Amino acid sequence: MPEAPEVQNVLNYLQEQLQNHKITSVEISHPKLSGNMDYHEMEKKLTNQTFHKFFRHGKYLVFELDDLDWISHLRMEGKFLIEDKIPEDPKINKHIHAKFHLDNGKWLLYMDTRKFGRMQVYPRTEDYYSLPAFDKVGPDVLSDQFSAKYLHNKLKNRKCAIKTSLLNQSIVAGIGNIYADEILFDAGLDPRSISSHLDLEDCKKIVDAAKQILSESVKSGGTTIRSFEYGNHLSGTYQDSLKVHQKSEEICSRCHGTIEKVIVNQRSTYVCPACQIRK
DNA sequence: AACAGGTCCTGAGGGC
DNA sequence: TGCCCTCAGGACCTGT
Repeated sequence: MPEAPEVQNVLNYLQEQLQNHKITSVEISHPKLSGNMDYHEMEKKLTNQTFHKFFRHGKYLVFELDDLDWISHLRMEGKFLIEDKIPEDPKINKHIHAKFHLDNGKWLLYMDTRKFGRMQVYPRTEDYYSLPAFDKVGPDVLSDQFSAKYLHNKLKNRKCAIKTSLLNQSIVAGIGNIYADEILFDAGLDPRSISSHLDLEDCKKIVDAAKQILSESVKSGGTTIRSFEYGNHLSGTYQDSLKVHQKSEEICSRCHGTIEKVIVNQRSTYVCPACQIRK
């Protein structure tokens, strides 16, 4: 469940470890991992490429190599590890779906228990955002393009719940289930509110809350719940700052109401109905 | 055994 | 009719 803050921390770690290093060999063992070409072709293309630049857009990682752009999405459980040796423990090993040997002798390993993650490789371009992988992906939540005016305009014809709109990556990229709940709590809006009912002022509250919460979370290393880890078993502490997510039946920190769990868009959603206004 | 969740895909329905 | 947009629901997976 990495969302933008977790992906940013993964990216920082990989940049620190991989920049200017070359991939000397590649072995992909899960054919579907490669999203836009045959996996053997992806192995060939990535071999002998050197890491130069590192970007994040929403929940996507972008690695700029010699003459390729390599895009990776971790989806639910994808992880990159850097190890001196390939782990022998079969419990870990069975979930390693790609191995990249590096020019410093280390291994970059891609692990993914649920096999939801995908990678794509394209000829390198000046502006990664023009790549097909980003055709249906909106502005990053921490970018200046994600403004109250922009959001208000995107919501004006939508009848779905506001939470559904915040999870829609073509509207804004980087928000997932945990932060959507936290953002709407901070903004004082019920996640079930109809998107088009929100005015510009509501949108400003959402945008401000989103930027503040996500940048705080980046600083604290992201949220670690369930199995999320990045790098070599590092983890974040933002789970200690969560105010509603996974807190059903607990007392609301703002109004002393009781936090409820409801279902929105088939996803668990946490809300304080006493102080989050439903529009 | 049901449930967890991010994204892709499909198909129904709306609006012009 | 045609076209594009919206949105709900299933599929993808495995561990707990």
